[in-house]
Amino acid sequence: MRSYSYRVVGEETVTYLPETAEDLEAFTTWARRESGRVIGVDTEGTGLDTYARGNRLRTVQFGTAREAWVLRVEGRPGTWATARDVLLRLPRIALHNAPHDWLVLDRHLDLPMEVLASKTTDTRILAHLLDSRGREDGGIGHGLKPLSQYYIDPDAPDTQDGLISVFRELGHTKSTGWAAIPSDHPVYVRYAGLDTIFASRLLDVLGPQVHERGLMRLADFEHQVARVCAAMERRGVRVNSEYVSGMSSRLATEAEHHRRRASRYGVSTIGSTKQVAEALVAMGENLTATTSGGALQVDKDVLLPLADLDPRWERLGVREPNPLADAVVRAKRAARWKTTYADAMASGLDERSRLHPKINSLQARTARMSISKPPLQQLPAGDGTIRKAMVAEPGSVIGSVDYSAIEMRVLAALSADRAMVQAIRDGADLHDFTAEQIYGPDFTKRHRKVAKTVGFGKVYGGGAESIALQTGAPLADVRRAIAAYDRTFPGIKRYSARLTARGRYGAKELISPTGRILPLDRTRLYAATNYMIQSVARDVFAQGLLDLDAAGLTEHLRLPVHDEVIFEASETDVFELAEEIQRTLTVPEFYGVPLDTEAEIFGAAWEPDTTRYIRTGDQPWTTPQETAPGLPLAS
DNA sequence: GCTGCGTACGCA
DNA sequence: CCAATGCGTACGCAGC
Repeated sequence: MRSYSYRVVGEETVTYLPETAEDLEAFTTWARRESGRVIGVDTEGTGLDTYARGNRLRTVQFGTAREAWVLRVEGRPGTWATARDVLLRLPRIALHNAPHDWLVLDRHLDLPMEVLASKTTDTRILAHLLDSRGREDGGIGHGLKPLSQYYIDPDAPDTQDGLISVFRELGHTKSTGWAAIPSDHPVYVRYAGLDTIFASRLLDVLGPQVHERGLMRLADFEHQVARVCAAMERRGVRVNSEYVSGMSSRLATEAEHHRRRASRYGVSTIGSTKQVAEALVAMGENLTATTSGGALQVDKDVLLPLADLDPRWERLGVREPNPLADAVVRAKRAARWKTTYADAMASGLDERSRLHPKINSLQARTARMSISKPPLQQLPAGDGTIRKAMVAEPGSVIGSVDYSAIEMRVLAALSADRAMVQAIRDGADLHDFTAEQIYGPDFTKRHRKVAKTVGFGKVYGGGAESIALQTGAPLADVRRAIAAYDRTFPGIKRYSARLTARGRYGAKELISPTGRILPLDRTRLYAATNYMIQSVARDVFAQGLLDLDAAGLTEHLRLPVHDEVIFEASETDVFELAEEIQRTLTVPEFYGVPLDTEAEIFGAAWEPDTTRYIRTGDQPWTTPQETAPGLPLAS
């Protein structure tokens, strides 16, 4: 049997590559002998896109701190069965970024993800609980490589990078190499084994730290949340691919049309901010806003007013539109919608036209979730153009349930501000209430907008200037509004002051009511309130997902979108199901504040514009007047 | 061919 | 005194 050695912190490790039946027997004997330990597990395939047509599993690896085994399962039924058998038998496994491998093994090794999840410790979860910051924010990062270098061996190799240079030597590229490299290539085998050795060692280091810091319960919670999100990822979302391809070509035409318009003013590349800025200046426009890098800013905020358009792209009627600004914003939007959304939706579909986006259940420093490939949490919501590409199965409909103003409510709850808690308990519209407190009973729509933005400013840690910029209100007015807000809700101000004070007195982190560690940045202490609020709101939502799972509703869930869940149900029981999801997510008393939910039922597609039924709290279902009638939906 | 940075833009 | 938060993706451009 071939074996490969590698030194990790000066210690010899060995990776074995079983080839014969006897070798496989030696592997199963080893697995049996070591089954008292948690075994590191990893997989390698032809690419990361598990559900793309043609994706294949190549190897399954097992390892402890000193030994690893690389099983070449592709095209070898005996080895495939052995890997499967051992995974079924092992009582405990450690994976780094478990959901990826759960789904690979679910799809390609006929192992239900749930079976693996019940015995998994995900070292990425442990690492995130100990330091939620990415590398850009001064943290360690959450990849296997940076964690291994930090916690285990500063000289830990970047196995991915190392393999990619081998790909090049073999005449392949980063993307083609994974499928093409011989699975017995010494570098491939060595690195494949090494990943499990590091996962195993990471568990040895992180496990005790998680225990010491009292994070065990939170770790268990996160593993369950990860399982529910992985189940959603496995199910996928159905895409109307004919609609998507039609939309893609329409957007291409539109982008091209406006590109051509822009070129008449000397802008050959609409994405070049320099070209756009220079051309606008040459046309006599006065550009003042600058970017953090010092360049002239030519983003949407700058271009729309020049094109005499408001933020909703409607004519302002205050100036002659600058044709270049108009052409550039339109070309850029069409191009973005095409590439980031339409084309991204079309690629990676499985054989049933389902999209399986990566749902990262524990991502942001506040623990918020993210979705990538494609970014389905960020689909344009304005009109339904993009979102309606996501459709239900025939006979079913799409709906959503979201928490009403959850961040404001969590802020009220944690700060225990009496006025705000009471206003919420009374069922008041918080922004109306605030506007009335600041401006009196005759407040206008503009007043409400300022009040709303001041409220968001509290949640985000923003100041008077940014609120003035957002609302267009004069700075002095905004300052007065903030002062009135602080008089109305003194508890909010006190709460924020208390959190930032901890940082000023040297605290490096906050601990949230769920026990989560929230690292602080010394130079951005104003963000402390936001971290707390955003994180607790996320944990409420995540608990809601677990409650939905416990109620047996996971099969209906499609996507988590921060404070809302997108679901699917048959036309016949969608109302009943929506109400059950609502009941399950609603928290009647959260530190004295009700966390209410709102349900919406769309149609055959995820298309907010055609919302047909809305239910707020436990009120009856209503039909918005702007709803287009006539969709085949029984009530 | 790939990486890193700056910029921009979509959402909650 | 004061500070807008959190993500993922694409493009242009410089540099390897």
